[in-house]
Amino acid sequence: MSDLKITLVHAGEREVREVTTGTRAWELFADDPAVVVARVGGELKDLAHELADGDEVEGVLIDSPDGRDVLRHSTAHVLAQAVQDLFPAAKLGIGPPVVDGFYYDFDVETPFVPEDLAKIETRMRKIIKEGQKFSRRVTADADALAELAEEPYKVELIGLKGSGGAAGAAEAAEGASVEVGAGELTIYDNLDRKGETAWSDLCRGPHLPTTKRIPAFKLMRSAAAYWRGDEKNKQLQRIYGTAWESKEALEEHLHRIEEAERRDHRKLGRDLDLFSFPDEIGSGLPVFHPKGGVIKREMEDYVRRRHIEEGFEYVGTPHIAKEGLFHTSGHLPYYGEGMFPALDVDGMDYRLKAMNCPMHNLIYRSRQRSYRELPLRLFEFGSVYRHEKSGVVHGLTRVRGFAQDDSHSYVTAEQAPDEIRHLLDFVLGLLRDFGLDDFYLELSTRDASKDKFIGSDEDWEVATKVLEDVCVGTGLELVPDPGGAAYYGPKVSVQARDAIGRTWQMSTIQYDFNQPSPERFALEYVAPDGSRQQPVMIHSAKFGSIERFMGVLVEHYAGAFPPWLAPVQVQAIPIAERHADYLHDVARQMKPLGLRVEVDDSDDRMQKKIRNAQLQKVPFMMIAGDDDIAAGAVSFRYRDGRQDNGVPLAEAVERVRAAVESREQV
RNA sequence: GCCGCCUUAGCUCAGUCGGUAGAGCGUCUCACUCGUAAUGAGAAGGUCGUCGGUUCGAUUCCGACAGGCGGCUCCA
Repeated sequence: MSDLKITLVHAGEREVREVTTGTRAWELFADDPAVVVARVGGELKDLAHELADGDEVEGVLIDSPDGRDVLRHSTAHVLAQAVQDLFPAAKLGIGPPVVDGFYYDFDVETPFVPEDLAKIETRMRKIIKEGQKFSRRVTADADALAELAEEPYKVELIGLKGSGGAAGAAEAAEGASVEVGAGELTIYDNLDRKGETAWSDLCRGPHLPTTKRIPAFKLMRSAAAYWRGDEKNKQLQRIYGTAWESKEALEEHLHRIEEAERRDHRKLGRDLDLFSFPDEIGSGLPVFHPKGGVIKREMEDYVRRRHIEEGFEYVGTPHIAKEGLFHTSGHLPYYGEGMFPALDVDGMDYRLKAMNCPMHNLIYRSRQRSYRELPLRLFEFGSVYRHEKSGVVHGLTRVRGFAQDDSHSYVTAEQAPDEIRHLLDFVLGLLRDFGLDDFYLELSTRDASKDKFIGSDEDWEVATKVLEDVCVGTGLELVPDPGGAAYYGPKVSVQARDAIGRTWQMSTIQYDFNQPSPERFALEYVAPDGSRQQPVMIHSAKFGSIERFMGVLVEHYAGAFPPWLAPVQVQAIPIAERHADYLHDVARQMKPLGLRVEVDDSDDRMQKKIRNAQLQKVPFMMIAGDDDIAAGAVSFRYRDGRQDNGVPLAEAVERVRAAVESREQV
C-alpha cells in the first residue's frame, strides 16, 4: 500500500494529491454526481478505473460533449439489452453515440414496429431502475470469439481489428470504433444488484458507472441501415434514440425538433401557397405558384443583376443535347446513372442535361479566343435534370429538375487565384444579403486511391493548392472533405448556418483543368506571344440551385420573409367596409413604387383579416378606420403584434419602401 | 435503389370487425361592417391514390404500381 501522486485537474486548476494504491477514479469525484467518467492522461476512462502514479485526472461532466457521448452510448447498451431480453434471436450490430443521440443496429427476422419500440422503452426503464453496474473486463481475442460465437457481427468486427488494427476497426463502419478500440479487447458486463451478469457486450467503453445514471432518454424511430454502411451488405434494423443529462434537456431537444418541423419548407410551401409537387408531373419536379414565383423572381433578378455587375455575360442554352456532348465532357462515363435515360430522336440518342458546363464550353469554343478576352465569364439559369434515386427526393432541397445559377469563368492559370477570390467574395456577399451570415468553408479534394477522378497528380496538386490558399486567405473556418471533389477538379463550398443552427451547402466553386484539356473540349486562347494556350475553367454556383436555396430560405425565415422577398409586402385591412376605398387609394400610391400591396375587401370581420394576414406572415399589415382617415394616416401592425397607429400617409409609404430597399427584416 | 410505415373532401384528420362515408378549417351563397389572431346561417364538395385478385359484395383483405414520410446508400 504505497502512496501515489496524481494530479487532479479541475476548471483549469491543477492540484497534486496523494492517494493510496488501488484508488479508483470515482473516489476523487464522490461529491459530484454530475461526473460520469474521468479523463486520465487525455483518455476517457470509467470511474472504476484504477489510478496509477503520475496520472492526470479530470472529471468529465454528463452535460459536456464527451459526457453526453458516454451517456448516449451507455443508453445504447441498455437498448441492446432490452431488445435481446424481448427478442432473444436478435443479433447485435453496432451502437455508437451520434449527434443528439445514439442508435443500435440489430439483425432480426421481422422489422420493429412502433409498438415494439414502446415495449422496448418500458423494458429499458426497468433496466435503468435496476441500477445495473457497467463492469469492464479485458479479454483475449480468442476468448472473445468463443464468448461471442452467437454474435456474427461482433465476430466480424473482432476479425477486422485483428487484421487492420485501429484502422481496420475504423473502416469497419462509422461508429464501429466504439465496439473495438485500438488497444486491448474489452467486454462490458452489466451486473445486477446481486453482482450477477445480466447482459454483456463487446465494447471499448467507457461507460457510466451504473444504468441509474441515465437521467432522461427516449426512443425516436426505427429504420433499416446497411451493415457497415455498404449497400451490398444486409440491412439491419436500426433503432434511434436520444438521451440527455436531465428531463429538461430532453424536453428542450424535443422542442427543437418540433421547431424544425414547424419550419419545414414542405409544410410552409403549402400553407403559404408557394409551390407544390403534383403527382401528375412526377416525383421531385416542383411547380411554383404565384406567391412562390415572386420569391423565385426576386432571387433571379438579384443574382442576374449581381452577375452582370461582377463582369459576367448572360447566356442561354437548351435543356437537351446529343449524348456525345456528355461523353466529351466526361460526365456520361463517370456519372451516367445520375442522368435521365436517353431519348431516341430519329435514331439518335439525346440526353436531358444534368449540368451546363459542356454547353458553355461550346460557347467559348464558338470562335477563337484571345488572352485579351480573359477572364471570360458566362452565366445563366440552367435547367438541369438529375435522375436522383427515388428514396432521396426531398421537398425542394433534393429534386430531379432544377435551375442552377451557373457560371463559368475561363481564365489563364495565373488569373485563377484572383478569380476564385473574387467569386468567393461575391458568394459571401450574396449569402449575407439573403440573411445568412454565419458560415464556414469546406474544401473537397480528391481521394487518390479511387479511380473516379481524372487528370494528372500534378494538376490536382496545383488546383487544390490554389483553392486552399484562397480559402485560408478569407480567415474563415476551413473544413477538409477528402474524396468529395468532382471528378474533374477540387471544390470549395460555402456552408451556411441557418436560424436554428443547421448547416446547408449551396454555393460551390470548382477548379477545372480537365474539361478544357485537348482530350475533352480542347479549349484554347491565343497568348501574347502568339502561342495557343489552354485556359482553366472555374465553375461556380451561388445559390447552387434556385429551388434548394428557396427551400432553405423558407426554413431559415420560418416563412416570415423580409419585406423585399415577401410575396405580399403590405396587406391592407379596412376596419369596416366604408374604409376600403381609402385603402385602395393608398395601394394605388404604393404600387408604382413596385410594392406588392393587397387590400382585403372581403366581407370577413377585420379581426379575421388580421388573423389571415398573420397566418400568411405578411410583414406589413396596414389598417385604416375612421380615426386614420380623419388624420390622413394609416396604422401598422407587424407580425410580432407590435402596433404603430396613426402614421401619416407619406411617412407610411416611405417606411415600406425603405424597408424593401434596405432588404432589412421587420 | 434498399427497409419500414403511410395514402379517406382543397387542408388536418375520424370511421367502416367486408354491406360505397363523417368532423373542423377552407370554398360558395346570404345576412352582418365591427379598432388589432377566428360573426352567424345555409350550401356545395369524396368512383376512400391507381390497376388487378379474393368475395354475392372491397374504401376495408391480398398483390402490383404510383406518390408521400422516416432512415440507409447516394448527392457531378
